[in-house]
Amino acid sequence: MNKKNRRVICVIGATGSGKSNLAIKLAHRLNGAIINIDSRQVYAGLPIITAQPDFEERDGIPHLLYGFLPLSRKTTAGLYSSLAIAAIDLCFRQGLQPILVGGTGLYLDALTNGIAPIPPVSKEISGYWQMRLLRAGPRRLHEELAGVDPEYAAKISCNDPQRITRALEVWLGTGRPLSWWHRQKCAGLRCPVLKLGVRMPLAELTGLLAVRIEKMLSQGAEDEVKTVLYRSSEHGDEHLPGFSSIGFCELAAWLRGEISMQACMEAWQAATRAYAKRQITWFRRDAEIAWLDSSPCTTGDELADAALDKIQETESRRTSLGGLAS
RNA sequence: AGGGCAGUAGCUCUAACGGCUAGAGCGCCGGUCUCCAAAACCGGAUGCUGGGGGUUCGAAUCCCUCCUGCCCUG
Repeated sequence: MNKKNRRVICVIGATGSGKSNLAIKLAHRLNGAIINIDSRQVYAGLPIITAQPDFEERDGIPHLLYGFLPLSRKTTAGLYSSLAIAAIDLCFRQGLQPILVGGTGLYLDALTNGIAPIPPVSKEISGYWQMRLLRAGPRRLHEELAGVDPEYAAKISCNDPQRITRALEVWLGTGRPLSWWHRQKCAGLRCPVLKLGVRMPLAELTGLLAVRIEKMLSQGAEDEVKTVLYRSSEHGDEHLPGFSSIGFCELAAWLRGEISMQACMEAWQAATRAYAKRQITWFRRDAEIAWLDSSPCTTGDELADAALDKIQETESRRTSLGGLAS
C-alpha cells in the first residue's frame, strides 16, 4: 500500500446491527485486517456475552485487540488509543487495510481526536476518593471539587460520582485540575479515518437483540459467567473491572437464584436496548459518518456493496479536493 | 351458585379523613459525554383512576349496577 493513500476504515453502529459481519466482507474485498474498537471485547474470559467473533466468524481474517486483557485490569480510552495506534501501524507495515469495528464512541474519539495526556493515577489515590465517596457522598465531594477545579465542577452534575471522583483523583495525583489537562494539546491518529455507520431503526434492532441473547445462551453464556465468577471468588474478588458487560450481572443474579431465567432475559434485553439507544445518540452527532441503512433482512454482501460505494464516493471527493488545494 | 378481595401510566405500586394541577420506581422518548463509557449523568411525556349511573359545592376514595381477575365455600 502506497504510504500517501493510507487511511483507516472504521465501521461503527449500535450493538447487534451487523457491523462485524460487514467488516469481514470488507476485509476480504480490501485485503484488510480487523481491529476491535469496543471497550468490552478487549477482555478475555467473556467472549460470548461480549459478542466477540469466534474462530469461524473470523473467516481467516486477522483480528487485533480482541480478548487480550484480564478481567482484573481496567481498560481506558487512553490505553485503548495507544494500543490501537500501534495495531494500525502494524497493519500498514504488513500491507493490510486496517478496519476498525466496534461500538465504543469514546474510544473512537480518543483515537481520532487524541486525548489529554493525563498520567496514570495511583491505586492509593483513586482508592482514597472511592472511600471518601462512600463516607461523604457525591454532593460533598462535588463541593470539594468546586474548590479546586470550579471550571470542571460547573460542567458536571453534583450527583455524578464517576466524574467527580475522576476529577478529584486527577487533581490530587497530578497537582493540576482536570480542566487544565483538557486544554493540553493532544495528538490523535495521523492518517485519515473513513467512518461508515450501520444504521437500523431501533424497533427493528430490538427484535434482533432478543434473538442474539437466546443465541448467546445456547452458546453457553451461563457457563462462561459461572466460570469467571468462580475463578474471581477464589481470589476474593467480588467486582472486577471486566464485569460491567451487559448480561453479566443479569446472569450472575440468575446463577445466585435471585431471579428467574425469564426475568434475567428480560433485564438483559432491556439493558442491551438502552445501550443501543445511547450508541445511536452518540454517533448521530458525528457529521463525518457515512451512513448505511440496514434492516433485519439486509445481507452482509448488500451492506458491503453499499459500503464500497460510499468509500469510493468519499475517496474521489477527497482526491478532487486535494487537487484543488495543490 | 353464594361469600370475600381486587381493578389507577406500558409494568409494579403509592395517594390518611371525599378537597389544590392524581404521584413514585422501572420502562418509554430525547439529550449530555475529552481516560470506569456495554459506564455515569441530565431532561420530558405518560392517565376519560375497568364501564355506566347516583350522592355531594367537590369522588380514585361513599352508594348502586354491570364487566374482568383472584381466593374461599359448595
